[in-house]
Amino acid sequence: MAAAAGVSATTVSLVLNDVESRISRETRDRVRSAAEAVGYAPSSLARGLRQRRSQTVGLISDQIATTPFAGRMLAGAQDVARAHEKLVFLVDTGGDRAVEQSAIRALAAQQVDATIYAAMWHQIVPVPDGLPADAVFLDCRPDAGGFRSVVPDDRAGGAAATRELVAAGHRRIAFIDTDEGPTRPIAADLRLEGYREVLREAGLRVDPALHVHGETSIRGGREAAEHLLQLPDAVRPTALFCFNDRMAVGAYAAAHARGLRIPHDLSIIGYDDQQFIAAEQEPPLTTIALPHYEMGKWAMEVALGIRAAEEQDATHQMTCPVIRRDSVGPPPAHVAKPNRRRTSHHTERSLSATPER
Amino acid sequence: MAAAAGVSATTVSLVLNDVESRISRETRDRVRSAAEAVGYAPSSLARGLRQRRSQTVGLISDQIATTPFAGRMLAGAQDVARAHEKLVFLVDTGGDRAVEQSAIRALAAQQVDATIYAAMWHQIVPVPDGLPADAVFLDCRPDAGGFRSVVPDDRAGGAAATRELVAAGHRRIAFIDTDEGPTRPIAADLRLEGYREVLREAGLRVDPALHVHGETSIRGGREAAEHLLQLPDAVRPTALFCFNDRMAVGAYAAAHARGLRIPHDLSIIGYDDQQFIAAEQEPPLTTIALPHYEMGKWAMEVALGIRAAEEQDATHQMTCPVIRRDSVGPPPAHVAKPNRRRTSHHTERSLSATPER
DNA sequence: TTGAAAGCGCTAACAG
DNA sequence: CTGTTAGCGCTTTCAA
Repeated sequence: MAAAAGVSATTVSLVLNDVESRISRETRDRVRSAAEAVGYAPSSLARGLRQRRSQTVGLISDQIATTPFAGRMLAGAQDVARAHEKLVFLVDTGGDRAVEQSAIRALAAQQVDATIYAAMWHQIVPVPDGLPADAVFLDCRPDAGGFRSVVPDDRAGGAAATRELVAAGHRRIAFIDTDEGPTRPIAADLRLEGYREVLREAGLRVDPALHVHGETSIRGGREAAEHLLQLPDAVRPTALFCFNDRMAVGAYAAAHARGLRIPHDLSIIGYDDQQFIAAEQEPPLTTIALPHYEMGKWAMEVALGIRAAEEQDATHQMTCPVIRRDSVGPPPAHVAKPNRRRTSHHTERSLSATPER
Repeated sequence: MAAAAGVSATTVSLVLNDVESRISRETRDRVRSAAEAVGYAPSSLARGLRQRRSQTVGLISDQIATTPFAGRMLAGAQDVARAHEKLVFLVDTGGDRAVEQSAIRALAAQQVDATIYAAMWHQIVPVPDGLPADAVFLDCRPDAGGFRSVVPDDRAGGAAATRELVAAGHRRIAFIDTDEGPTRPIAADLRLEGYREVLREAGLRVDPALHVHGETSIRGGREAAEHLLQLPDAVRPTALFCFNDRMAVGAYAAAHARGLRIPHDLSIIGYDDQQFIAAEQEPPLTTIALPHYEMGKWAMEVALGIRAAEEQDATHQMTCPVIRRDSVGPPPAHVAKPNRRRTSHHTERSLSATPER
């Protein structure tokens, strides 16, 4: 290439990197057009070797690529990487620790300038051996200190969801939680906290009967909701806060099966704002969005040193916005009235069940 | 490092790369343990520079990371890359041609050993300028010849779906297609072809009244299905083949709204086997799976030269397997009977509509 | 069985 | 304003 333009390699380098304008205008043009002609592009490898930084960043994830949920984190990370002319290595470990280890090694050998360690859902993860000290944790928190990390603010999200319902006038608000168990997501506890907090704030009783569990699926949501909807009038909830959108979809089914209209007879709010699901329900589901794109962006910005994390050892909580659609409304008028015994003269539709499934 | 082990760099290289066993056993051990102790890992950059291949592959996609559908293609590609000690650069262009261009350049500068160009859904794409001639197209076909590519065999998939219904005894099988329009996916035409082919094969009439269109969403599927279900008895379909699972979910809603049970009164088959959706319906949806993981695997294998594409210029059609769940059954007994006029004494439930939405 | 020398393609420091 | 020199960390002859 240097030859093609009839100049030294140094000059080519200087021109192509816009190092000051110490090079004469005509030389610059000559180099530029020669490069164009030859289709020359400097080798990032050689440059990386020389400059000791590769302009690449490694992104290790447990399952992002495998699962349809958190892809937008990648998009967020990519977008800022691209804006800064960085290329990203993606390694999906499938949750396998051995794979993770070799990924860390391989990335180090590639001299990546930064490392992001991402999880598919909000969780606490053990810090893998050999992970660079400046790695950023995305959608997870390391079990050891000293790292930057970003996670959704699930407590505030749970609070926001509940507040949405309280603001609409509901006083009997149920929380359809995921199963207990060793795999219980940390997000569930956080959302539950937010839920309770707002209830108390609003002077409402935290009724254990309104906190039910189900498997994290459409069916789980339906079963839990069915249980709640057959409660006696006096305690039956008028609004359901579901752990996620899939469970909310199940709650829709339970409501429909009882002839309950949403939001007229029952309000429902979900969590996740799952693409192609939440917005497509009838009526479209009001829900809390997980800020995946924003978290991905934040992580990459911090990793590249474009944005400083507040503190070295703090986990950044990112707001989960309320997505208002049409599944939340005021409670049915009659429920505001004082207790009525379950004497069987209910609202016109509350028990007109319809066969389903 | 060479120093740490008290040998030359050459020896270190030889040992760590298992080049013959010309090195004495004890020297090897010494080098290995010194490397371990120092935490030494050879620089892939330097090695790449020297060997003129970087052990990396570039994967350019329009939207894989943004959308929840095709992530498993990444997983498939990753898995084979990892098995061959390759790292993959992922660039999600968001469909922006300019970004795509710079990605191609950046990848070339990184000396990637192979390039994969992936789309989020089966389509014909223009070949981007500067794309290496040995690039492999994943889930799309280039509009110019000379490239290897892999796509799902949507025609066969459409045929398989229809055959599933025919085999169950259905004779009036509708196809709920996506909207027409400039964005009409190529897959739609292919699946339609397969549908018609099997109908003819089975000696069934291809009734245009049973080919309806809707927007590609739950709502679109519901509306199209509603239309079909209110057709007069004589022509009303007993089975619905839906363009995708989301539309099938809409069809479920339409069926339930009319009090029809699936598959007892109506059989439904979808397409995509969308994760966390298809299997969670009630009853679980029988559908055709898109072989995303397999296609990703194939593309990477071909790109790395591990597997030879049949012909240089052929597009590989990958089978879409039938996922049998519970939404397909035999048609209701009465429909086999000769024509009955819409004299209004229908089956016990066929018109007992139930309020919905 | 091992080491010395050369060079992959670039850029940083220094001359000119 | 431009070229020379050196060297990033490795692998590959070639020699010892």
